[in-house]
Amino acid sequence: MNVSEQRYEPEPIETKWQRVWNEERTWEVANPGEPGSEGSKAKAYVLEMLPYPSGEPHVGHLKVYSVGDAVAHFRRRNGYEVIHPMGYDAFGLPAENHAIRTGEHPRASTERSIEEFREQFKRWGISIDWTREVSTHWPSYYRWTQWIFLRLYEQGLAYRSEAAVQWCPKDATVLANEQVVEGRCERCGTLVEPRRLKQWFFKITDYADRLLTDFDLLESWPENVVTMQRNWIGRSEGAEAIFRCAAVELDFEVFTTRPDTLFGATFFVLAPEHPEIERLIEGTDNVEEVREYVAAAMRASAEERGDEAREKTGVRIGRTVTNPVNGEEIPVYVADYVLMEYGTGAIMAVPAHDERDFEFATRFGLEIRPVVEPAEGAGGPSSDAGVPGGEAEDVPAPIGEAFLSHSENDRAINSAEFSGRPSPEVKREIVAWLQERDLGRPAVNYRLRDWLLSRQRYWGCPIPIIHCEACGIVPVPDEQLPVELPEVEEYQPKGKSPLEAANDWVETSCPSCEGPARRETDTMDTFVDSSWYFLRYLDPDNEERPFDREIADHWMPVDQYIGGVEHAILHLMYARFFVKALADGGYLDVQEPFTNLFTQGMITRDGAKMSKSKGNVVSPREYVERLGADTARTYICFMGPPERGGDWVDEGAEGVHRFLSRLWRLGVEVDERTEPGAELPSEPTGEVRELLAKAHWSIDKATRDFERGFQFNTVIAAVMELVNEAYRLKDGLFGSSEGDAALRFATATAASLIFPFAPHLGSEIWEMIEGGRVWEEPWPQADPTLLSRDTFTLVIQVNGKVRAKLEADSGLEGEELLALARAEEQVASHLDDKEIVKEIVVPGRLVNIVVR
RNA sequence: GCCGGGGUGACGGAACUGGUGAGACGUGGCCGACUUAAAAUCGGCUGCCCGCAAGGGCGUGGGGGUUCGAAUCCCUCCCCCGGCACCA
Repeated sequence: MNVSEQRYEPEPIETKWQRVWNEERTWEVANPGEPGSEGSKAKAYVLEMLPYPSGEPHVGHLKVYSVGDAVAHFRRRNGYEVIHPMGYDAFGLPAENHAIRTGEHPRASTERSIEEFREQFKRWGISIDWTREVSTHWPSYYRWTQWIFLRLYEQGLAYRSEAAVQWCPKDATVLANEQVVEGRCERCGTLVEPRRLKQWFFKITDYADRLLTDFDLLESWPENVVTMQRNWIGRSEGAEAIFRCAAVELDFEVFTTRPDTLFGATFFVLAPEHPEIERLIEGTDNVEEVREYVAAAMRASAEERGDEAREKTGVRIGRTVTNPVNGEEIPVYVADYVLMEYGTGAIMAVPAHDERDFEFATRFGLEIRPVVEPAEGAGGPSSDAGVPGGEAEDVPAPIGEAFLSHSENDRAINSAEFSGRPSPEVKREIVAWLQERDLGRPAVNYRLRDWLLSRQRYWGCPIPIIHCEACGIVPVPDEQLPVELPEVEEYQPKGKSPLEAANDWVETSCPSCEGPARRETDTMDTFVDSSWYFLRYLDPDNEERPFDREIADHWMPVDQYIGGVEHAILHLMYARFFVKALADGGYLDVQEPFTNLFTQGMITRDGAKMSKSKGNVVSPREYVERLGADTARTYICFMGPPERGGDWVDEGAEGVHRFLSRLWRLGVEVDERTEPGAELPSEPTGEVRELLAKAHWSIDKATRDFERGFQFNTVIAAVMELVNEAYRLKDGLFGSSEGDAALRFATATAASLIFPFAPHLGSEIWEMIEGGRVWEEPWPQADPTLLSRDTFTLVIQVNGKVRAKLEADSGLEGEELLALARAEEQVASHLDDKEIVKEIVVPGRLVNIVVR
C-alpha cells in the first residue's frame, strides 16, 4: 500500500487511549499505607486551580490543564509518584443569578455543567485521578468547610462584628475588600455603597506578618504575585502618638511612619467617619458646618472621594489638640482625604513633609514648618532644582521636592533637643521619648483588613451558627454537620439572605439551652470553599475528618500550582491563611500550601479578549472534534511561553496539526518498512550518526527546557526539528539495518518527547515502534558521546568582523586555532601590513584578531 | 505617581553564564515537483536596502556608554501591557 496516503485521524487514536487509561485506571495513585502506594518514589503534587463550572470549558481551561498535564507527565516519567486531581468550585453567584432569571435550581444547572466539564476533560485526555474528584457544593464536602469554620471560631479566628462594609446594591450582598475594584463590585461593576452591618469575619490580620515573612518558604512564585500580595498587606513601621484634646478629655491616637516629623505637626485631621466627631463639636461654634460636611462625605461615592486630582476639602472644628512633643495646641479639622479604614482614622498633619498635608495647608493657609533638612547633595542634582533660593513664585519657600522626599541622610531641624541629629536616629529617639512619658509607642500598621466572609445569598455554604436569645451565638455541634442548604422557592435577594424565607429551617432550637433559636442565614464567600479543596483531594472519602493528617503531611505541599493571575491576591492569600490557621490548630504540618506557583497568561483572539458579544470565542470542543485533543493541547503549548498569553490563530493550530500528521506518517512508514530488533551501531557514522545525533540533541534540549520551567514552545520545536531531520534523511537510511535502527530510534524518541503534550499520538506511535506503554518508560536520556561533536565551526573575526569560517577539530586550542585562522586567505588579506594589537581565542567557538 | 513585565522579520516567537554572519521552530508569502485540475503531500527560497553577479551597506524601540566583541551589561529617553493608588 502507498504509505503516503495514510492519513492521521486523531479520533480513533484518542478514543483508544482514553479507554485504556480509563479501564486500567492509569492515573490513580494510592495514599500511603494503602495497597498500590509506591512509597519508594518521591511524591509530586501537581495541581491546577479548580474550575468554576459554568456552561462548558473555554480555551483558558484548555490552557491550564494542558500545561499542568505536561508537568504531571514529565514528573511521572522522571520517577515521581504524581498526584493530579480535579474538582469543581461549584457554589457562586452566576449559577444563582441564572436561577433568578430562569427559576432553575442552581444545583441543577451547576451539576449539568460539571458533567460537561468532566466529559471534556476526559476527552482532552488529561491524566487525572478521578477517584479523588470533589465538588464544593456536595454536602460531603461543605460539611468539612463548616467544620473548619467552627475550628477557626474556636481558635478565635472567626468572629462576628458590626462594621462599615461594602455593599453591592445589584447583587444585594456585602463584599470582601478584595472584591471591590476601583469602588465597584468586582463581579457586576456596580458602584458599592458603605453600610454598617453585623457580619462574619476571619481574622486574617493576625497572620499579616507571617503572610509576609513566609514568602521565604516558597521556591518559585512569580515576582509580580509576591509583590501584589506584599502591597495588599501593606505593612508600614512607625509609631503611635497620642494627641490629647483637653477640652473634652479625649485622647486621639495617630499612626505615623515619620515620628521624626512630630515637631512639624501644625494641625490635626479626622476622617469624616470618625466616631468622636460629635463629642468634639458639641459646644463649638460651627457644629452645623461640620455636620453638613460629614453628611456630604458619607454620601459621596468611593470613586469621588478616591479621586486624588480633586482639591482637598475640609472644615475646621473649633477645638485644638496637644502635640505631645512640644505641648503646642494645634487646630483640628475634618477632611475626607483621611481614611477611616487605615490607621486610626486620625492623622497629625505635617505639611512641610507630606504632599497631601501640604496641599491642604496651602489651601487653608496653615503653617508649614520644616523640621527635617534634606541631606546636602544626597538627592542628586534634582534636589535643589529651583527650591532653596526662594525663586519659586507662589509656593511658600522653602518647600519642594527636597523636603517632601526623604533620605537616610536627612537631619532634624526646629526639633528642640533633637535638632541636628540624623533622621533615622531621631525616629527611634522620639518614639522612646514618647514611650517614657506614655504618650506613644512603636507601632506597625497594615493595609490588610479582616476577611469578610458573610454573603446574603442562597447558593453557598451555610454558616454553621445558631443565634439563641438566651445564649447568643452558639456553634452548631460537629455531629449535626453538615447544616444542609434548605430548598427555597425564591432566590431573589432582598437585602436579606434568601435563606430567611426557609422558616422550617431557620427556626430551630438552641444546642446549648434547647430554647427557641434561629439559624444564621448568611452563606459563606465561595473563596472559603476553595481555600482548602487541595486538602480534601488527598482524602476525599474521609467521613471522620476533612482529611487525615498523616495523608495530608505525605502529599502536601502542592509542588506545582498552576492558574490565572487573576487570583494573585484573593484565592492565593486566603489559601495561605487557611493553611497557616490549620497548621496552628494542629491539623496540618506545612505552613505554605503552594511551593511553586505558575500563572499562565490569557489567550486572546484577534488581539482581543474573547467574549460572546465580540463573537471571537474559540470553542475547545469544536477544535478537539475537528483536529483532535492532541493538536489543541500541543498548539496551546506551542503558541509561546505560557506565562505570557497569546493570540489564537487558526492557521497556527493547523500548523501543529500538520506537524503531528508528519510524525504520524513517519511512524507508519518506519513501522512498515523496517523490522524491529535491528541493532544500533556502537560507532555510528555518516547519516546514521547525523540522525542519532539529532535525536540525542532533541532529548537534551527538551529535557533542559522542561527543567528550566515552562519553555514548552521550544521543547515542541526541538521535536519538530527531529522529525524534519528524519524526513530529510529517511530515504537514504531505509534498507540498511543500521539505518532502520536509527529511524526506529528517532521516531520512538519523537513519540516519547511529544507525549506530555500529545499523549494519545505519543502512546500510539511508541506502541507501534517499540511496543508497550510510553508512560511507563523513564524519560529518555541523551547520550553524551552523541552530543559532542569532533569538529566545530570556528569563526574567525578581524576587528570583530567575521572574515572566515572553517571546520576545526574540537580538541584544538590557543596557538593551534590562531595558526589555522591566520592561514585563511580571507583573514590574511585583512592582516596585510597591519599591526596585530590583540588576539582573542575562545576555544570551541572563535578567534578574533585585533589589528591597527 | 509607585511597583512588576515587555518592546527582536509580515505574524507568534528562538538565541546557554556578552562569543558564528541574530532571526531556531511554526504561521504567512513566493517558486518548483506530483496531479487533467484542485486539495493533500514533498522540496526550495523568504530581515531590509543597493547590485545582473561577485559583493557591499544597514539592522534586536530611540540616543549615549563599557568591551576585542552587546539583543544580552550600564546610563538615559520613548512606547505598550498588568497591578496598586489620598495608606499618613
